[in-house]
Formats: sequence, C-alpha cells, structure tokens
Amino acid sequence: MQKVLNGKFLKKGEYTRHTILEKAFEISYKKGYQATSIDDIIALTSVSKGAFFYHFKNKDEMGLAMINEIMYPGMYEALVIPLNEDKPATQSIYDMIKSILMETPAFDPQYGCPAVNIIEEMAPLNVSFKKVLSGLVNETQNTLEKVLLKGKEEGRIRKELNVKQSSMFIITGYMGIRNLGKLYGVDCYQEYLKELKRYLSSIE
Amino acid sequence: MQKVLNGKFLKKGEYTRHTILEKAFEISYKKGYQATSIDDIIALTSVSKGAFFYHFKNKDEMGLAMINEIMYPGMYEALVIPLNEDKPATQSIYDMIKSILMETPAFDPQYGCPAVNIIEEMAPLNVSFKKVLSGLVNETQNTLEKVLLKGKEEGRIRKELNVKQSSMFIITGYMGIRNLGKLYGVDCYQEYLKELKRYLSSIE
DNA sequence: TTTAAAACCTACCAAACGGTATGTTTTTTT
DNA sequence: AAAAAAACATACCGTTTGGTAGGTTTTAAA
Repeated sequence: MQKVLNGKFLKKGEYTRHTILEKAFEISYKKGYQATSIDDIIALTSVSKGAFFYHFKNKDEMGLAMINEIMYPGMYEALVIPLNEDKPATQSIYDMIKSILMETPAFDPQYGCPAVNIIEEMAPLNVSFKKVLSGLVNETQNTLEKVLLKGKEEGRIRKELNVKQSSMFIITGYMGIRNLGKLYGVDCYQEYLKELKRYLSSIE
Repeated sequence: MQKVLNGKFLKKGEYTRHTILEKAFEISYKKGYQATSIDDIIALTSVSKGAFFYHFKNKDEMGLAMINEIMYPGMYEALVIPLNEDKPATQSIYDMIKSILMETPAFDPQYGCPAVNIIEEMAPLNVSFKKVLSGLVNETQNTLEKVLLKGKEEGRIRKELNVKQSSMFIITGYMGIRNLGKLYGVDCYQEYLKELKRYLSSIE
C-alpha cells in the first residue's frame, strides 16, 4: 500500500487496474476502441494478460470501466468545473469550448474528442456503452442548461430562448467540429469558434 | 452484357464489382468499416473470395472505391441537387437537412450518417481515406457557400455574413446531430431542427 | 510466523482475420 | 470454332484476436 495517485493511497491491485484503464484510454483514443487489442494494452503497461483478466472479466467490461473511471472525471474537469465559474453565461460557454479545443494538450485535433469518438463507434453496437455514454452527455447538457438558465435570470439571455434546444445545439456543434477537425486540423477550429461566438451573441 | 443498373448496361464483372461495393456499404454503415470483414461482405453477396480479390487488390482499395462510387453519388443526390432548387437560401438549406434527417429511409438514426461515420473512423488512420473524404466534405461546403452567396446577392442574407464560416458551422451542426442521434434517436432531430431554423433566421 | 486471500504470470487455444495460390468456368475476340 | 482474356471458385496460410487453465508470487490478516 505505497502507490500514490492524485494524492490518494491505492492498494497495488487498484493501481494496476487504473494504469490499465489509462493506457487503454490512450491507445483507443488514437486507434479506436475495437481496433485496440488487449495485447496492445498489456504491451504498453507491462502487465500480463493474466493480470488484465484478473481485473476485468472481458474487454467490454474494461471499456465500460474506462468510460466511468477515466472519461467521466475528465469530462467533469474540462466541462462542469469551468462552467461553474462566475462569468456571463455566453462568455462562460465560449471560454470552456475554446479551452477544450485549443488548450488541452492531451487532445490532438486529428484524433478528435475521446468521448465523441466512442459514442460514434460503440453506441450503435452495444447497449451498455450507449447507456453510460448517454449519461455522460446528459450531464454535460444539464450543466449547459443551468448556465443558460442562470443567464436568463440575470437578464443576459433572451427570455424566449428554449434552453434545452439551445444547449443541444451547442453540443452538436462541438461534436461536429471535433469530427471536421479530423480532416482539416486546428484551422477549422478557429473559424468554428468565430461562428459559435456569433451564434452565442444571437441568443443574448 | 445483360445486367442493368440505373438504366445502364453493365458487363458482368462491373455488375458484381458494384454489388460488392453496395453490400460493403450496407454492412459497414451498421458495423463500422474496420469491423466489417471481407467474409461478411462475400457472405451477403454470395460472391467468392476469389472474385472479391479479383476486383480489389485489398480491403482498403475496396473501401476507397466504396466512397468514390457509392457515397459520392449518394451525397450528390441528397445534397447538391436539392440545394440547387430555386428557393430562398435559408429555406433551401433547412429543407435539405430536414429531408436527409427525416426522409431518408436508408439512414437509421441509431447508425448515423455513413459519411460522418467513416470520417470519424478512418480519417485519423489512413491518409488515402482522409484525402477522398476531405474532397467529399469540400464539395458539400462549396455547395452551401454558393447557396449562401446567392442569398446574399438576392438580399435575403446579411451582407456581413462570412459564408465560409457559416457554411462550416452548418456542417458541424449536421455532423454533430448525427452523432447525438445515435444516443437519443429521432427525438433529438426535432429539437435540433428547431434551433437550426433559429440560427438560419439569425443570418437573414 | 503462519495462513489465506489477492495479485499476478506463462503457456496455450479456437475462431476470425486479410490475403494467396492454383485451378476452372465464362465471356469476348479473332 | 479456336484462342485469349476476363471472371470467378476452392482450398489453404500465417497472424492476430479475445479468452482460459493452472500454477506462482505478493500482500495483508490472524
């Protein structure tokens, strides 16, 4: 019991489990989830196949754990926390999206957004993935809605605005630009952000 | 020389080649490109593996042919042609997107859009795919730009609007809603379309 | 210090994968 | 009708895949 992660002490087993998930996240972000083999993962972790299957009863259980234990907290840090800062609603949303797009070194435009990728790939194929990913998107949309609603109350956003509709529209834009970025790189991020700003000012 | 396709007479070889591409398109739309095996395809076409490799020297060459010979014409029919109808710009764009989303029986919300799917999956992994898919998106964006420009000239769209920016924003929205639809189905299409209409009226 | 549980390792397996080699049939040209 | 080219079929191959069996080491509780 001497391994440390984020200031927490972990049992050895918990630590290896977590590194497996982290490495699986890294590889599947670039190669896709299905194309990432268990052999790929254990090669990068220098953990044996026996250890892998001690912690996860099959690949998909690992994949679900990866979403819950790596991507969920990552989404929280990149999205929920910044949106709770005390700024005008539209500014807060714009800054958050710009920050995710331009200032997250772990994300490479050519590989898009891990969450978007795995939705695209796995939601149609596996109901368990679909459920847990729906939960993740629900949370981000709820957070956006709250910000827009608060903006309304502060009189900074149009009273007639349908916040559910608008927050969904913002999310689809983000998902789309992450996809387009795979073709055109950061250049198209800039143009997207400009038009996003225009859209946001249109709801003020 | 008696096989007929779209009113054209095809040599037998050309016909089988085309059916291979069509079936490959069908399966890979639902399973993903990489997860679709050659055995899957030949099982559905009742064509032998020898025939497959007579027509394509490997799987990726088939995949590229599938994009060029199936998806490209499909994009043309669903996008370019409708946008050239004589309507006000924003109306034309809205109708086209609504039609693709709601009135294309071959597309199932849970499986998204074939073009978006294969961009997401293959653009980061294979430069040949990236190139041909960039071409496809370029053409759709150019078509959108032309429509917006024409709308400007007719005085129906704001003079200050950056058409490149706006057309890209519209495309990212479409890509995103196709992704979100995998989680929430047609229900979210409706809400997206409402906000799209709001956005389009904001550029008038 | 003993003991039991947790954590891990090695070697293996059947199925599926993309692709090839070699031959046969069908179609077209001469 | 003969010859050549196009179009296909069958059987196979090496590799990779997710997963298992069975034993060994490491850690923590008694």
